[in-house]
Amino acid sequence: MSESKYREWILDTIDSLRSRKARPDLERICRMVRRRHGSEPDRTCAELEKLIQEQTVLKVNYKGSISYRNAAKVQRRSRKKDDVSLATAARRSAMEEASHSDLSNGDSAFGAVDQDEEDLEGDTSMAMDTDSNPDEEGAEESRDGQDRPSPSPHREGASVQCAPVRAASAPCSPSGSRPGSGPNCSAGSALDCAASQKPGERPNSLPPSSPAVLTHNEWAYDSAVSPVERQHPGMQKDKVELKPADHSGTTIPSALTNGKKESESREDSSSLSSDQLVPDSAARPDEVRNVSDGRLQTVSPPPENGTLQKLEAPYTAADGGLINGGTGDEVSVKLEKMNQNLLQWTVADVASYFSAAGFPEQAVAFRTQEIDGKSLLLMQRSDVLTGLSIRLGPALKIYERHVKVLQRTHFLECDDI
DNA sequence: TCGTGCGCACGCC
DNA sequence: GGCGTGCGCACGA
Repeated sequence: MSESKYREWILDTIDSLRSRKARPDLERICRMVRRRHGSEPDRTCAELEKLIQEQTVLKVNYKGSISYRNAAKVQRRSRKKDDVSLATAARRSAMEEASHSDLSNGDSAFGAVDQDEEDLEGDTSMAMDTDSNPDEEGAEESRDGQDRPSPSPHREGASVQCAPVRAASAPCSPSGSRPGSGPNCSAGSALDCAASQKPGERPNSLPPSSPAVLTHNEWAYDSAVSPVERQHPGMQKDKVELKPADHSGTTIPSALTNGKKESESREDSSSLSSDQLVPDSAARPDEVRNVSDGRLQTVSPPPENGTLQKLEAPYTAADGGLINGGTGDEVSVKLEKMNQNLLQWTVADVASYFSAAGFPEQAVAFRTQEIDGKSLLLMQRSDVLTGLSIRLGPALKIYERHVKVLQRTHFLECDDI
């Protein structure tokens, strides 16, 4: 089945659930998709996550439970009328906010924050937290999985997380309400994965101090983060959590946009008072570290090999560090390391890099075109804009902020040598 | 048992 | 007051 098909199915399902006043939660979505199309819940879950990343579907925490929204229809809700598009504003704010708020994670799935600026029209994907009950929900979270005071206890179980799919995953499994009966939550499906995890429970990956510990309802749902994207810490979109300090610690995406978007995001965030995005990828302790100073943000290394592991800086230095004014020796050193390794980057490394940089979708294009470190150095503007078949907005950003920077720094290093 | 429809309450603007 | 959301209940298959 094509992803587009799934997209259609899932969106239809969400719309359908909404039309009948049922909460479009994972369980219902999976069940309905399965019933209508025979798709396995785990697959649906996976596709849903993709859609969330693409911002086609918004994951929101509403009244203590996770709901999914058709991004195209959420826009209407935005409160700012002066903006070009309400939806756009909402999405952007969500993303930006997420990136900012996220303390330690500026993640990337949204990192695409930037990318989203331009892609907003087409996709939206963020998880929003619409709920407004900080105390209740926040408490629940802090309780970590304990029963939440929610009206319907059985519902809690309904939203489960897809543990199997991702460590801190999103509620993938509808099994909660009906153990074992969920849409295929049975045998090791993504759904059942979540079975073990209760809605109230936060992914273990979220450290207490993590922004993920959203104030209210927002939990760090990583569902949106695909395996690949999991590398990036999720973004948290909790206004309450938005603190200057936190911002400085945001990861890549955030870093990239912090400077120029901070004010903007804040503005937007206000517009999303009620709809708050739920960070898709929660900060993962193991992936995001050293974000305290805002310069040493780590782009999670590609699993394929460790080459990029030393490159945490590349990205940061080029985008975050420099942009933010962080021009310390550390940056230089890191850039140096990065450059040294750039030629050794494999296709997977390149893809992982862009994925981590907030361009998961575009990263696929790099992978498809088999762009490795050497190819990356040879890429020209036109290659990025047209050769990868990716959207212009992200392409421009990728080229200007990453490809160009990487090439420049690399060749500068060569010159020095 | 499951899917669906919808009254009603809630929160936000 | 309007609007979006979704709980909880009723109903039909």
